[in-house]
Amino acid sequence: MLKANDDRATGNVTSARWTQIYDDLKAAILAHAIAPGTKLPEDELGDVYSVSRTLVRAALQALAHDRLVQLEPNRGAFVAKPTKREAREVFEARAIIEPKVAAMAAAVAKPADIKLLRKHLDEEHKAIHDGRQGDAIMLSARFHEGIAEIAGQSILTEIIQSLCSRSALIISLYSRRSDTFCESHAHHALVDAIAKNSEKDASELMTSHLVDLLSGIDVSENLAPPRKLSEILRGQ
Amino acid sequence: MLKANDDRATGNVTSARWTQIYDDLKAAILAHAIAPGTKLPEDELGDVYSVSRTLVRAALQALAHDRLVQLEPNRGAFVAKPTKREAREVFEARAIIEPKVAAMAAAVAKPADIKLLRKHLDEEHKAIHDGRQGDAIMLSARFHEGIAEIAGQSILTEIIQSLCSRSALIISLYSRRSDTFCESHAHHALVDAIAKNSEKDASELMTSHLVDLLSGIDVSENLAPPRKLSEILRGQ
DNA sequence: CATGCCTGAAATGAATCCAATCTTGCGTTG
DNA sequence: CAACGCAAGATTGGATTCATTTCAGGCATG
Repeated sequence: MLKANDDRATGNVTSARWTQIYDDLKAAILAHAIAPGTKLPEDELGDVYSVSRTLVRAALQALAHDRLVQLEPNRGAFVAKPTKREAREVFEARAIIEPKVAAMAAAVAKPADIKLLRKHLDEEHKAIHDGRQGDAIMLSARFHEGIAEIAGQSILTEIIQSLCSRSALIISLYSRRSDTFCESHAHHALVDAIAKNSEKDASELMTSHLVDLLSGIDVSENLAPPRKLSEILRGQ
Repeated sequence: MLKANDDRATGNVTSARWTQIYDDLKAAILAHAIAPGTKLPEDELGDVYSVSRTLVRAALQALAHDRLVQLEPNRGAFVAKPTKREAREVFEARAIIEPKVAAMAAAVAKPADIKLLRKHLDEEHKAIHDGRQGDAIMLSARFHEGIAEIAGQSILTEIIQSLCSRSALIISLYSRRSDTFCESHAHHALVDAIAKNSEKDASELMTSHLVDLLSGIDVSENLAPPRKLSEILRGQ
């Protein structure tokens, strides 16, 4: 019953040419193909995509708004390096938002929605199995977004999207285990709860899933001297 | 030649020249000085601020990311006109997030925080009393942001900031009463609860406050023929 | 008289150009 | 030999210029 999803049909036709560059860079960052802290020179990117710096700058500005890159005046753009505090806050925010959204999704989920989610899980599983960790991370984020979409909350979907993106960056920086991206079974249990329209289970499973995710990263404040002094003096 | 604006000295790395235009336009939009749907021509704004279209476009792109303006390809930028569905979703999102944040704030609030909040309420009260409705709306938003700041959640603060901005726009479109911006007594009660470190009260007061806000706007879907056909055929 | 096409003006999209700033490396000097 | 200073190169910040699209008005036509 998606009565003329005007949100995307009319409202957001954000088709500019820089979105291509934006999407490309975003995918590369989230898939850990570009390490945090890497400089992103405008000239170089312009060469890669055969466009002028104008479009590159537009894309970089958009990524900066998403906090995936950091713009330093007169110095250029760098892949963002979230601090541990930011890392903690991102997961705290998700812990506040996503369980409720999962409950909302469970309340209204239809068989077609469940089918879509399960199909999604398959792809995710395949990506993990094939060792395509970059794809796995992005598919995991997509899964969380999918739940918000089922809840019919496009604004919360956007917020969760943003938080998941930042989570991917955080994981690439602070992950302690190699399987930090969502384990399949947690996602499976979540889908089952949503399929049974059990709001309570969905909410609790999402909460514990997020706790689990957080436990996989090292968010302890590093009071001891980090590797490089230069990092400290430049404000990390 | 009035440069000498060292951003890194202040630690504010997000400062470029277009932020001036961004802040200005944002304030004007939130204060309802510019009506939703108004076109924002690049040339005109460039003249106003005596800069080239380059900087204007950067500011407009940032505002578009905040969903305060809508960019239409080859047509230009317009002050956003949130749909009723968006309006409802914004307040639903706030209802999910803000009560929890209020509880967190109540848990950690110190006397100094309370003092700041009360000082804030004074300004808000004065603005309402003086009939400066534009200022009142912005101060009301600032109040909600302040609570998130007390909670020590900078990321949630950003999210709430964004939602409050959109709320201001929504109120300017769909407000039914003239006092739709937060009534002072609701805010006062909230501060009292936070001052007493009562998480439960703070959470519940915030919830009812948001319900109250939502009740002040008309979010009923207009299934009946809206005034002008032209509106429908152009999408919304 | 209404409809459709066509042309010119105006605004946006994007590339190029100039200025300002930072970085790097060499040479000078104590 | 180390440290400071300075100049050349590289990179970003912003303005200008060219191309493309849309919009408005007028003219021709059915």
